[in-house]
Formats: sequence, C-alpha cells, structure tokens
Amino acid sequence: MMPTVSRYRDFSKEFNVAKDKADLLQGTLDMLILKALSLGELHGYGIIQRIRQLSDEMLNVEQGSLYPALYRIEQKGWVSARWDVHDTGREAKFYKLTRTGRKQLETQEASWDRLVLAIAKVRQAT
Amino acid sequence: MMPTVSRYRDFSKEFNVAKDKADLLQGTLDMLILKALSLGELHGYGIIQRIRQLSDEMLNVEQGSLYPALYRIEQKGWVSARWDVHDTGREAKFYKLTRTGRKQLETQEASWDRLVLAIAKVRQAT
DNA sequence: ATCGATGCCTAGATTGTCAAAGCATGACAG
DNA sequence: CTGTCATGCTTTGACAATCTAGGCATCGAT
Repeated sequence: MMPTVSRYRDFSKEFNVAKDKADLLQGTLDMLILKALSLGELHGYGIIQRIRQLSDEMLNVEQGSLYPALYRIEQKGWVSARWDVHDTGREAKFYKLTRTGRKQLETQEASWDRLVLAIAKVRQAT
Repeated sequence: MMPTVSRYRDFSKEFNVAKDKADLLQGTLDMLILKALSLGELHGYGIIQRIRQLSDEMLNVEQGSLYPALYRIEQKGWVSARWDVHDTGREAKFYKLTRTGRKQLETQEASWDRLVLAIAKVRQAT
C-alpha cells in the first residue's frame, strides 16, 4: 500500500479571488425559479429581476443559467409556458407554476431545510 | 475479491429505514472537510465518519468525492498531509488544517451564511 | 445614429459530485 | 486456515448544473 506519488489531476493553478457576488450552488436554482413563479406568472427576464430584488441584490442569476434551467423545468412539467405580450407591448415567454411544480417547490424547500440543518449541526460541533 | 456491488450498497433501502439522506450540494464539501479538520487532525476515512456522525447521519460523503476533494484542498494549501500510523497499527494519511485553511473555513462559512440568508429572503416573500 | 436595457437562445468550458471499481491490510468468525 | 467485513487510499468515467461569452432582436432615450 502507501503510494508515494499522487496522481490526482492538478488544479493548483487556480487562485481564489474574492467575489462580491455569490455564485449559486448547484441545485438551488430550480427552487429559486419555482419560488419566484409561485408569486405569480412571469417571463424569464423578469424571473432574474425578481430573484435579484427579493434577495436584496445578493443573488444574480445569469441568463445562461436561467434559460436552460427553465427549459429543463418545463420538460419536467413543473411549469407551463406561453408567449404573450405584456404591458410594454413587447413579447415575452411567460411561465406559470403547474400543480406538480408547486409540489416540487415544497419538496425542494424541505430538502434545502434538511441540508441547512445538517450543515448547521456539523458547524456547531466543538 | 469484490463481491458484486455490495460494497457501496445503500442498506437503508433494503432495511426500509428512512434515512432522509441529503445529497451534497456542490461547493459545500470543502467547508465540511475543513470544519471536520478544525476539530483536530484526522485521516480521510475518519473525516467521512466524523461528518456523518456530526450531521446525525444526514450527510454521507462518498470516498470518490472526498479523496479528490482532499487532494484539491491540499494543493491549495488549506491542509497539510502526512502518513502516519494510528492506534490500530494501520497506516493512514493524516490531514491537518493550515492557517490558510482556517481562514478559508471562515470565508466559506461566511459565504454559506450569506447564501442561506439570501435564499431565506427569497423564500419568505409573499 | 447610438447605446443601454430588455428579452430569448445556444455552444462550450468548467467543475464538483457520484458510481463503481481496484488494491491492500487487520480483525474475527467459522 | 479461509472467508468476509470494516477500514483505508486511489482512480476513472459519467453526469449535471452553472457560467462565460457570444448571438439575435426590439424599444426608448440621448
């Protein structure tokens, strides 16, 4: 046993730069989108703004993250989409929570709560 | 040799024990490892057990996640490693938090708190 | 005329986690 | 003695989600 040389890939080039804005953790975006939509029908770009606003500018969802996520979520039947014109006269794709989506939101929130609790337990250890 | 697939089998399903096991979200593992090591020097396998125990069995870190993470973390200088023999007489690779690692733990904990807060803000919206 | 904000979409890269496998040793039951 | 199990480290490959960085189009204001 006891190998002398490690052969894991070398990530040492990375340098940790402090960012003022927090990157989303994988798995949280769906919940945020569903939550945003639970407050009412909304189009993609509006979802980004709503999440940013509700989080006091702490969460910034990139478009390149959002739209694929919306597609994914729609495929799963958690939201339904339709093109519509909104007050400004511009067209946009409006998303609406389905019943399944609302269920899913509850599930994901419960999951999130469990994770937060579990991590809190670890962190409070002395 | 290797008995079919049994080694990593999830016995909670077979024994019908509701584990409520949460999958780790990407980005949380480093913090958990650093936290575990902040309680004292430990080897890899022990880190897994410690995290599982501290989280009341809610968090289960796979070996295939842990060891690459440890390597990554060591490359960043957050931990130092040395081979040693422990009380059982077996060899193991012991990891120890460096000063940089302790700072990093604080940073990641602050980050985590910010994320949890931000998500809480979104979630409490009506 | 230009420019920023709005609005949607995509390709590619990155990255972390997991599943699964291999190897090795010690303890212990049979 | 032999087999099995828990311990212990390593590696490969798959996978999924996010981000970067573009593209396109419309609109209002300068």
